[in-house]
Amino acid sequence: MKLENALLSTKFSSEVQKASLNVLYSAWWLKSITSKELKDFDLTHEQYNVLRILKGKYPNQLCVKDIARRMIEKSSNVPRIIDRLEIKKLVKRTVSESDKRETLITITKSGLSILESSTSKLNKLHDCMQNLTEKEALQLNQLLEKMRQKDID
Amino acid sequence: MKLENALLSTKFSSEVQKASLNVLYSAWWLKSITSKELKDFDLTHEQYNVLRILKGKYPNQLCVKDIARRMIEKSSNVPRIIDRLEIKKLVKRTVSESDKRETLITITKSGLSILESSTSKLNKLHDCMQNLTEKEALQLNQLLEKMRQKDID
DNA sequence: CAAAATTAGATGTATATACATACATTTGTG
DNA sequence: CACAAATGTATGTATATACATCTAATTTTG
Repeated sequence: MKLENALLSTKFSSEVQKASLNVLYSAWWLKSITSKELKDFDLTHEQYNVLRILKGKYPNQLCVKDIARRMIEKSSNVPRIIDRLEIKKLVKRTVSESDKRETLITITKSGLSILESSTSKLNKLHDCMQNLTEKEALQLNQLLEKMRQKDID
Repeated sequence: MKLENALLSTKFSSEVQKASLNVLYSAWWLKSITSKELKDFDLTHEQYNVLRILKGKYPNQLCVKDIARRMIEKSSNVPRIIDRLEIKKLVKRTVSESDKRETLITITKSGLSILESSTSKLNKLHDCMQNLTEKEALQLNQLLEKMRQKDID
């Protein structure tokens, strides 16, 4: 869908300004279609993201700060996302021996299993929505990174 | 900044999958830099968005549903955003005469004035961050819209 | 035209974001 | 080594998101 139709507006001051709105709308669109799938697994987008990060280092553990550094949305409040995952027994907290300030997070068997089935569902969705070729995706990645050029940590 | 550095990860299963994460991260990045500017005006990103929509139709009023249709994030809870704007006297609510279910929203003088100064500040920021040419922005818009091809209302 | 269905908006709840602060532990420095 | 500064995490608050439910008004329909 064209941005004009999505926002019921045709007044964009430039292609550059339109691109900003387009990125914001596209992110909302992506989140909303994936969240719908994740609902079947009683997972939010952010909880899924944390599980995915933990699996990336499995069987190693990660402390809260290292998870936070890998989050897509940097200001996510990781301790509270962990709270909810812990209640559902998808992760476990332990205090680090080497630095008692750190809380180490481990993904459980149950967490790995739910991550696997939800990822497979998301991949299927992804295949359906796969409208970009690898070459176009590469170009999109380059343009987004150019847009964020001044993003110096 | 490259996505690899932003997420501390190099494992992307494809350029297409990376593009999804890149769109999500770019949107977070855009929101966080603009929100920082808007803080000076005691406005959130969403409150700013509602004011911008109202100005687009000014001096005409818009009902809540018509604002919602123009929001970037469609599931925003417009009545409550209006609540906060109303407390700050930046908008006014009136019941529609033609359809008493509808609440008509008017942007106040004060709302227009704060919108003007905040927009000017955002535009200045935008000029600084303007790393894309119009041609590149056009290309980015086309790729995002191709990505959302199956977004049939 | 009266009852049913739909629509508009408000409101309740759980989760998340954004930011501030508190507390414990560790590190750095005199 | 003691004490100040920094770090890692948790927690409090205001706002927003996502979704469900409620009420009032309007539209549909039988």
